[in-house]
Amino acid sequence: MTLDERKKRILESIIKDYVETAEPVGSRAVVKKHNLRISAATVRNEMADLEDMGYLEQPHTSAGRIPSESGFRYYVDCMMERENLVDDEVELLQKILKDNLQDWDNVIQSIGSFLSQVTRYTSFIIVPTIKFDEFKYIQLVPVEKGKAMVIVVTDTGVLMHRRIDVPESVESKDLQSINEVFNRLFAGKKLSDLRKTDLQTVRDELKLRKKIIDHILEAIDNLADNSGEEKVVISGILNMLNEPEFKDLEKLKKILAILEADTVLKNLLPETSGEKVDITIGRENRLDEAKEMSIVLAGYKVFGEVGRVGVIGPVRMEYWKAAGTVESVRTIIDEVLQKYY
Amino acid sequence: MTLDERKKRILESIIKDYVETAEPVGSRAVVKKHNLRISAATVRNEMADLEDMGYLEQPHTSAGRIPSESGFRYYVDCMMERENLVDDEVELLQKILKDNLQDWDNVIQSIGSFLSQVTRYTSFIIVPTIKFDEFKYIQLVPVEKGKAMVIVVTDTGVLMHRRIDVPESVESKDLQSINEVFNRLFAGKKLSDLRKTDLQTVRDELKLRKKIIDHILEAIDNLADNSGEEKVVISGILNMLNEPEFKDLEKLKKILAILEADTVLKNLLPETSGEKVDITIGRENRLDEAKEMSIVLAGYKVFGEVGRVGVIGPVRMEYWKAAGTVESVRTIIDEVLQKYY
DNA sequence: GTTAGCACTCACTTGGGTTGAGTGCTAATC
DNA sequence: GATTAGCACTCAACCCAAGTGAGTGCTAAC
Repeated sequence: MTLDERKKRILESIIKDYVETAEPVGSRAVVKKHNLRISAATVRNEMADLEDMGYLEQPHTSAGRIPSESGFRYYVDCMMERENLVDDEVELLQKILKDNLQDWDNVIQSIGSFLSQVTRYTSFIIVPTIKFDEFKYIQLVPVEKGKAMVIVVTDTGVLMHRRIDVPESVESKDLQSINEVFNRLFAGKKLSDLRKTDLQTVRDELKLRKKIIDHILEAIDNLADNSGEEKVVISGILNMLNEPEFKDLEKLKKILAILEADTVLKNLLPETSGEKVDITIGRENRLDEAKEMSIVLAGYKVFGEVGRVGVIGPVRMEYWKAAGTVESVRTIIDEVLQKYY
Repeated sequence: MTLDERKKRILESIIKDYVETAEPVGSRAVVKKHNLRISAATVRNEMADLEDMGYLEQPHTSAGRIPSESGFRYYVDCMMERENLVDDEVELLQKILKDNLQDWDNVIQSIGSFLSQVTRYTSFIIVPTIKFDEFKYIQLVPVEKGKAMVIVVTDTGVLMHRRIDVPESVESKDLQSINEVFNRLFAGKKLSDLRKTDLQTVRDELKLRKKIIDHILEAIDNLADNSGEEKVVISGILNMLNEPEFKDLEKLKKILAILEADTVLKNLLPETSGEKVDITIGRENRLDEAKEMSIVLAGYKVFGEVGRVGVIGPVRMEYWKAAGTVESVRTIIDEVLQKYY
């Protein structure tokens, strides 16, 4: 269904006004504010048409119109132009990233907080599980009497560690020799290979160290299993409170409940192919609790896995700004990760 | 100022009722509910006395009384008995901790979420900066062409790492020899010693590797500087919304603003000696924004540093439950850390 | 096809009247 | 002297009715 230019112009004006004010938009107001060169009565006729088509709706007869979810959908699909980050903002983000590059957690935090500040919505970032598949390097380090640390560097460049108990009699030298054997046997091998390997070999080679070996293998197993849930980082929850649609406490509670439960949020998000910015409006969302929210989402790549980044806000969202910003942020993350990892 | 038994009894009844209902408590209601064997009129007289002493106040003349902040303070200091965790809860927490022990971040998250669930308030945990003072072990690991990882294990048993660039020509063997030199020279040394050391020695020993050495030293410096801000973990924000005193959006905004800004929260918290549970009521708080909140706080020890754990909620708080729970949780954290680290 | 005019709708605001929980005071009682 | 019953008084909260105004739909004129 395509609209003529005038209808589009009117629809857009109403959307912009409504997004700004959160109030139903009347015919007179829209004509004045946007310098449409037609009378309010004409606009009223057009509005009636748009309402028939399902793009507008009326809260009650004597109020103005508000865009329906289909209205927003049409706008987003057929009319919207994304407002990407301006150069200053891009520079700022790049600077933030560089300053925090040393600490992955900080990078994520910073991006999230940047995103929520720029869009004024709540941002979320999902960091994918980095699969632990292949060893690069294994190292045993003594920590204190009776304790040692197993450090594993994976092919994906991730560092993981576990503490293990060792007999008190074990010395740094012993650990060193275990290191050598392990690295000789396993460096570059797949985890699944380790599981298949006849561990007797290792044990034979390092007689008397059976207990330690078992501890190490246990630790590695544990690392592999536990190699991390997807992590969810939320930022700018406060922004929700500024949206008049959420001044109702009950609604707010539902939303915060979603945001507090990582798993719920993850379920809510649509799969993303990674490249495209994906916009989900109101009732398009999977979960009923989120039927008054919209989500703007994009994917980024990290160590071959896909992470997700986006914002969540009211249906009455500045989609143009949100989509542009998420798109820009996504690109910059990809770039920075490419460059430094 | 000490109160006679009857006044104490009345004060306590009013506090319990008010905490439960969030409504001003009338003389008749309190007599009925708590089976006081005196008449409402007598209670009224006593209430007038308590009001004169500053322990009660009246929102307006024709309403019941509510405990003043001094009233809560008196109760907390002179009358309150802490409700510690029951055995089931202790067991549950211990189980949670053991299950997550492998991953420090998870431990913190779990404790926070446990604390907020049990108390029904918002919990916070501050993880102190683990000072990086002395090397235990340094290790260079090749990651991919042109990249290596510097891994440092500190005396406090913390693992830190940084990626560095290395010339592509460098081989695993070269890194190994650097490792040896570094460990020989620095293992067990203080960081400050490293800074004082004439690094020429290192460079001489490893000719041609100057650039790498510089990179490593830079990374170590960076680790030391950056060895981590205190981390703040908040849980159960949602609980705030259930408190009637925060149904006013403006108040809620202020509170969430505090909770969202780590630094503000850290400023707000009083120093804690570590052992005692510290209770701050309403206007006793440093920050004006928190003058309607109370904080129950205790310290725990981790690697010789003091971390802080507690809950934050309305002045109308179940101090007995909150203080008992925080106390129990603090103890369990200490125990578990002692045992496993 | 567009526009001016007009009657109509209906959420929102305002203000007065009522209600009821709770108080303070006084006088009687223990 | 402490306690209690009785009673007049206070005041937030609730309810309701009238008034207000932004906005609409329809019709007739341009």
